[in-house]
Amino acid sequence: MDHFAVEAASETLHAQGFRVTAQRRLILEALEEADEHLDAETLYQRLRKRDRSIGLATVYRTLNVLHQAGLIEQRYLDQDHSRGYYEVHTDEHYHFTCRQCGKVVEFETDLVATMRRELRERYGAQVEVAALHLEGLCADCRIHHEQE
Amino acid sequence: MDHFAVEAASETLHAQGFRVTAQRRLILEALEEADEHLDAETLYQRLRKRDRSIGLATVYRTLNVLHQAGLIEQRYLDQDHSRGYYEVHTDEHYHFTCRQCGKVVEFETDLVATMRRELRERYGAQVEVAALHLEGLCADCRIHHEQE
DNA sequence: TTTCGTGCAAATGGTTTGCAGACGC
DNA sequence: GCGTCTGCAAACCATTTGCACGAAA
Repeated sequence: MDHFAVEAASETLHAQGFRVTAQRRLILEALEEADEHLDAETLYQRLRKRDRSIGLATVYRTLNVLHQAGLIEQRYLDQDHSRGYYEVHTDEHYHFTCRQCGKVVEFETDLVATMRRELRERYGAQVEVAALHLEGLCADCRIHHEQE
Repeated sequence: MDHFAVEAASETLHAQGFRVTAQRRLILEALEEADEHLDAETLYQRLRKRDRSIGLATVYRTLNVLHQAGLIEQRYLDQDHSRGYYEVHTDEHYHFTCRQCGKVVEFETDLVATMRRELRERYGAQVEVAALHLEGLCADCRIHHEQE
């Protein structure tokens, strides 16, 4: 829905030497519209409602391109890391998944920034990517769990 | 080599209703001896030197059993999350992988405990598993990188 | 018009599973 | 002896890739 965001992303792609195709626009649109985290298959199913001929391989290839271009992030929200989930790159935030109901809670924290600094000071290491994922029981499920 | 650790682990298995087989002992031994993080295939190759008839499926099944029993942890140390790495469960610690040389640095931090508390206070959520993995340039590779 | 992107189908690769025999308890 | 475990091979499944065609620049 956010036409401006898609346009801006297209320019970023173009500036990096990638071509802007109808499929890539479609995928950007779908990612912008979604407020959840989508895996490739789910995204593919949604795209097919608008363009019956789009291929799953294109979805995967485009997700890789968008990731390379810094436009989206890939996350592993399952406990088993069986599939990747994608979301448009916005503010730095992390995820908590409820193991009971599957709900995903997004949260911000500056503790990762602190950790980045700690690693720099203690080991001289330059942290570029920080993957943090928490899992447990959300407030609702915790209450149900305790009532048993 | 640590016979006591294998014995203790065997008792844990037994107490949880799992059978203690020669293969499971062998796998426990290999995991105790290793000071790196092993993926299933590497572990399998090492095991075959001691027991030529062991099967890869047994390795996977045993890793799952040991994980269920709380004896080992599964980690994803590659940038692409393509395979799992295993290590015996010891003190809480996390990993930094150098994207240049592949070296894995283990580090401790109480920031995750702080985050656990934050999520409890802010969202009422009970964190049970925390996956944290950092990636970037280690001290050596950072210096080489800057000299170019 | 040259090069990159797409659709399709087949390949890949880590992990799981069905089954018949083997073994822990 | 009962029920679980193992080895083998085949199945699974998310993701990638080869190829011939189509479309961006």
